[in-house]
Amino acid sequence: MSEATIADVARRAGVSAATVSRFLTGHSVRAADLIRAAIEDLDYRPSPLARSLRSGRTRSIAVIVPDVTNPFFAAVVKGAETVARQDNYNLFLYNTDEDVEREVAVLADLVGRVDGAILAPTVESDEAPLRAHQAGLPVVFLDREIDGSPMFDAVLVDNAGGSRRAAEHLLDLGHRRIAIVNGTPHSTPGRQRCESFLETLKSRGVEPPGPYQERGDFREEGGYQAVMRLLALEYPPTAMYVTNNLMTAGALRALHDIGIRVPDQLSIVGFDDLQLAALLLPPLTVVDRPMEEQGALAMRLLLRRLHDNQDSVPRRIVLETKLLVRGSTAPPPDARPRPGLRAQPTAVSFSTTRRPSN
Amino acid sequence: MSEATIADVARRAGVSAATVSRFLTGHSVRAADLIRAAIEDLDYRPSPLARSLRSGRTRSIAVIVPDVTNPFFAAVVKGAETVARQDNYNLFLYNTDEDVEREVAVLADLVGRVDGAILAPTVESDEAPLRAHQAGLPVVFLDREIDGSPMFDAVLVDNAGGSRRAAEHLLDLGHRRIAIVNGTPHSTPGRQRCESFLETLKSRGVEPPGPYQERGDFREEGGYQAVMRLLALEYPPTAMYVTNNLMTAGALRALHDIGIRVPDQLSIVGFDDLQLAALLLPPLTVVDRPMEEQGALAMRLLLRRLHDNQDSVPRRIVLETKLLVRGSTAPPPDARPRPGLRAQPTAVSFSTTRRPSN
DNA sequence: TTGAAAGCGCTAACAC
DNA sequence: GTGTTAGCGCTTTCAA
Repeated sequence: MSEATIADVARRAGVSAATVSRFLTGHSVRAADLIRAAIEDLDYRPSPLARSLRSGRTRSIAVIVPDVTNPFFAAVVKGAETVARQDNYNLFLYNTDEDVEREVAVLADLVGRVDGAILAPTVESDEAPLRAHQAGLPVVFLDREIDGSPMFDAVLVDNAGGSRRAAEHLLDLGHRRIAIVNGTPHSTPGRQRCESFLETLKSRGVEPPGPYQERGDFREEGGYQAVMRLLALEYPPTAMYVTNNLMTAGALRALHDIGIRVPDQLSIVGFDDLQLAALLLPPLTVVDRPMEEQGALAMRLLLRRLHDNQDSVPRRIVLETKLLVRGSTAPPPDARPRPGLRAQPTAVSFSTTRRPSN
Repeated sequence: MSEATIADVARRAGVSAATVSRFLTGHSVRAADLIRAAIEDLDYRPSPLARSLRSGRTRSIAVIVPDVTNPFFAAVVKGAETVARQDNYNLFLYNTDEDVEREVAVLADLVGRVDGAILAPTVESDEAPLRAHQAGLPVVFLDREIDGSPMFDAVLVDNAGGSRRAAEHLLDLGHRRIAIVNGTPHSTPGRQRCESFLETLKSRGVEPPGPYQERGDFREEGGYQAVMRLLALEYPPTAMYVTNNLMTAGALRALHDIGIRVPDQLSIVGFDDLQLAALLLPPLTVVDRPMEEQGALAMRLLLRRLHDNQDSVPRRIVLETKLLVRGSTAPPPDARPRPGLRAQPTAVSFSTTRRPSN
């Protein structure tokens, strides 16, 4: 069952390989019918490898994300795949596990293997995308950027707006002791979500002390630990903003383990919706955004760049976010926001396990 | 910035291209140091395309799943990717959306593009994998099989055991009016989970009537609709088994919308854990299994087959499942299991929207 | 329009 | 161990 080659088809159709090749690439050919028949008979399929070697184009795209297991990135990948398939592109998937080394290695290995890449870079100081770009590999940034990257296409979200609305929501409810559980500040979303949230608080006269500003790692365990630390403070916050979905899951687990009642004792706002977020009791208030669409747009941008030979001006698309107010946010339990009066205990254990948080 | 070729390296090192090639493939060569230096200087990277064309091996594997957005498949993909990367393999990802046409197209297109494929086939009657196999493409089945596929490697789970334990759990709690919300019966898990569950019930003298046996589609909406129909019955079940995670999410949404209290009014067991399942109120009782491991094992099987030239005997791995009893299951509300007495109303609305279920 | 010929970058025989 | 030669299967000049 060895594969038929273009030469076999040519022979059978009584033409040259070149003619078959022209037929395949859409040029008009006299012996079209014979060739079609020969292809059919031989079940001929052009070798994508040979084609790519010759043409220099692979018709494949790499999508590089920290973790497909994160529902956000899963959605992104799905959106990207759907668009790619419409244009007959194939999709390579790489997980970096938020590991810069890994990302550098992947990117370096990609040149010559794909026509372009969609990348959610691990840190903003990353230089690998620049090298890839210089090596002629078009890169579209997804959700995150790197420093000084005006020459790259990017599909981002309005982290600032979403975080501002989250902050305003909590302030409007009357919270003053508001904490933020942030991911790594070296990434675009980590930085933007934090900055905007804190600024909004500040503009309303609320400045969370250091221990209220947790730096996690965008992972579930980070969210869990951060919440544990926050609730061990002498004056724990009455509200918190958790800046990504995985950490939110961890935070909820921590609250559940300690036995904190949401929102009676503590209000919580997450970033990115989760599968069952609306079914939790209380349903979770989150900053939401179009996830599959973000992946789809990134792929569209990339394909556009591949097809428009002229190196068109880089495009940055910023998607809107939306605050979904559900049940996990409510006014604070205590009308006396100033620590000075003893905060009423909100759980059995946490005030005894006081721990400083750097 | 055009890429250096093997000829450039050879020239610079003062040897022939063949020698450089030998060096690259690990053979011992006299001029190793010079070649290494030349490669370094020129930042030479062998073209994977040319290499593949010549050698016939691509060092890439296709993973074909219905939907990466399903947490189970996301985990599978992650497991597979992790193993692939250890062996320097690249991973193509394809979503089929449970569409057989799409699956056939993908599989046909794969020959010559990858060294092997991991596939979760859409239906058991699928013939495409056989054709791929005949065309020389090694295929490993994941989670699902096709009819008469003894020549394929496969990594499955003990659907029967898990479903049996789910059934026994509900029976032991005293339930008699037990429903099953199943996915498509044309897939291995759909069939096995259903058969085993029903058999177990039967062996204990419980035979759910037709309307208690819902056939969904393994999607969230299917679960939602199925539950809506079940609860519109004159004698709704007191317990239900939902055979996959997406449908379980839909089922929970339906219960939430109608206002059914779990487990007081209705017990529910799902298949596959979900991100927040343990945090729901009540936390969800599910049949769990190792998800990433399933993907990792599939990749290992495939790589083993690629490297063992001898066509080793096909391997079927069946992973164990585990019933995680959490809070969504409890004894039935009513000690009178026999319909005959009017079932007590369990929600405001559902008894008025009675709808026959085929 | 078409065929002949060259070559994409690499590896695998084959002699030495 | 090494160089020479011959392709892997295709596309793209170049003449006709």
